[in-house]
Amino acid sequence: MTREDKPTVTMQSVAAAAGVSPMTVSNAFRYPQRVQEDTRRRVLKVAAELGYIPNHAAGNLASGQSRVIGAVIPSIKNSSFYKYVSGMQDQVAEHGYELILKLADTTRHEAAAIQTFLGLRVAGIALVGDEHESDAVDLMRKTGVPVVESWVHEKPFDMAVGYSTTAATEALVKLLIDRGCRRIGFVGYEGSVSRRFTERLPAFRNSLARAGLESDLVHLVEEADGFGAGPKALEGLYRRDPSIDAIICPTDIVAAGVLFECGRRGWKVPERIAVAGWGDYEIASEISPGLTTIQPNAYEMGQRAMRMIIERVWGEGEPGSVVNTGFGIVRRASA
Amino acid sequence: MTREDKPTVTMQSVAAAAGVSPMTVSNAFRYPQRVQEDTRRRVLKVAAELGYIPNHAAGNLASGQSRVIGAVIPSIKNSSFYKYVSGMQDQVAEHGYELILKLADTTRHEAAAIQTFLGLRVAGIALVGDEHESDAVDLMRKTGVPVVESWVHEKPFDMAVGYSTTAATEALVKLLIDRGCRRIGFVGYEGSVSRRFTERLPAFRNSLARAGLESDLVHLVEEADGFGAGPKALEGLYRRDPSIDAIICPTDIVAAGVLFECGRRGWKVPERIAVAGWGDYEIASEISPGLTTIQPNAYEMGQRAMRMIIERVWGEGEPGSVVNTGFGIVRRASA
DNA sequence: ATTTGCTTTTGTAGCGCTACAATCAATCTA
DNA sequence: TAGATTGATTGTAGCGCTACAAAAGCAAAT
Repeated sequence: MTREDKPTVTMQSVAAAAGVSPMTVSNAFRYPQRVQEDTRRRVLKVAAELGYIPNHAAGNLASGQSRVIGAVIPSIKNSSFYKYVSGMQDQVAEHGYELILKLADTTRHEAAAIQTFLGLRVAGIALVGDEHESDAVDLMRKTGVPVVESWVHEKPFDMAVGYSTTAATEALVKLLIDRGCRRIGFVGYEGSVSRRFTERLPAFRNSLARAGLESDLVHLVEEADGFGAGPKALEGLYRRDPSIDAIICPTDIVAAGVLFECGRRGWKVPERIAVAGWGDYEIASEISPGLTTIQPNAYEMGQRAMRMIIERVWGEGEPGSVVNTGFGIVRRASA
Repeated sequence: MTREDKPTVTMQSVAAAAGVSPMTVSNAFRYPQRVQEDTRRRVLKVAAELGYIPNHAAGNLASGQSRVIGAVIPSIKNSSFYKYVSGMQDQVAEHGYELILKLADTTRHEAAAIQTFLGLRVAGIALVGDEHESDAVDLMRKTGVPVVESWVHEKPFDMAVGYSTTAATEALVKLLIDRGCRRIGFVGYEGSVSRRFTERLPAFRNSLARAGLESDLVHLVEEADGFGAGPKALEGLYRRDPSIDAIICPTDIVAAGVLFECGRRGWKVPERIAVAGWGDYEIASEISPGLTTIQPNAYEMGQRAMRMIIERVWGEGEPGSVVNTGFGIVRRASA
């Protein structure tokens, strides 16, 4: 992207200005301990004065290595990925790597994002979930780039970090049963292909079946509906069974929508109905009553994802490795 | 990032396999109309079979051009930047460009992100706000990379796209006065350096002064407090003057926190107090009562930002250009 | 048959950097 | 004092691609 007018400052020009060879400049930046203290300082000073910025593209090409890691995230629409991304950022910074992000809300877009990252020859790729276009997977396999799938904890095609949504769902059901609920409703996402969501419904049914309870109270909502899904879900489930006494929501946003709707209906929570969310978003602690929710250790997940990639680059990590970062249940007033 | 084991598929190997010269492969990808239909199809087919991915780094280096644009955004913690990023994504896709994101919550981090982008030799950079580290600005100036500052609409060091927070604040104050409010409180962010926020307080004071009203009801909160800032702000302002009858919040999140607190206190909104938010987040339409708020046309802002960069690359845009994307007021029940 | 104008294809050189081997200087050992 | 050892520095070649100019094909015009 050389602008026609501006003369580009290259490593050559820095070397000339500092009176050393280009290799010394290169070493001063990449392997500081290889060059003598005073030489290094002089080089860095000259470079700063000239406004020299190492050309990643050239370095990348020459070395076949990159210090940039790419992460694809499905959305920034709600806060669920904030901590995840923070964890990634902090971890890469610690090791002198860079993180770049691409948003992709469908597997098709994800595949395009992967292409971009591959074209950039990133050092590694972090994905969310384990549903991907097969040609994107082929490409990643073929190039051998380290890939970590996050928010899942099983059968990665390379590496994975996450927690068991099944276990979390079971824990939530148990909590509701223990507090006396018998007619528990479940809200899921319509047409979702992401295992982050699809695993929950079977886990819900199994848990109830094991407790000898019915599990017919299931309502699907549009993922895009956000808060608005809450009222719809509550209405749908109430129609099916007015004696419903608990509801498990796919996110805290939906759960907040349910709480809003309970307020409109004058239903007391958790007396009339217990409400459980998922994700431990900020709103969970601020809304009244506070939302009981699953806390997925997203920050740690982001950290581990990056660590796994960096370790692989250093020849330490292993393909096929899976890390379970677990989850917590945050118990508040709503359930 | 060549993995030691995997043989890399280069343009050379694609050319050999397709029985053409490397240049024809290059043209087939970059300037499809330059190569004959059937040749092109054969090349693309062979490339796909081999799993060839053009090496951006090499192309970048050779051409001095890049189709990647970098955007720095301050946070994904709340949804305010979702539409902005969506607008950017859609626009770059339309022109065959790529968007990569970096998160940076301080000007120091922003400067680092800019360095990364510059090192990647991106085609352009989009920033939020107009407060930057001076050395980062120097670097951008020196390299001549097209830069657009967004969410501001004045005095860009290169280009800017945004709306007037002053005008928006004035509109909000007028709305409140028109509905009969006389003791209007203002919530601002403590220590914020970003003009997105700092412009509002003077505008607030001016508007009130012009209407002959007092403007002593100002409370500052921590930006990181989120919903929690609402109760604190309401309490602080109420202490200063129990007759407060309206409150302007820095974001819909804070406003939602205020509404929650009003609920706890049994205050009717807008009868006891009118509440105005900012940003038209999803929660604004879902919470009860619905939140009256400023709608900043973020999607269009993102689109325009990218368009401005791409046009500059094509030699059409001009340094110094500023686009005002305006704002709207969404009137709901809360004010 | 030759020229002209057009489209399609192809060598060549070089973008800015780093791996690697070679060189040089300084210090240490026998 | 020669020889070995260590550390700092430097040439050289080449990473994979594209700009550019040159060449080759091909059809219509002379």
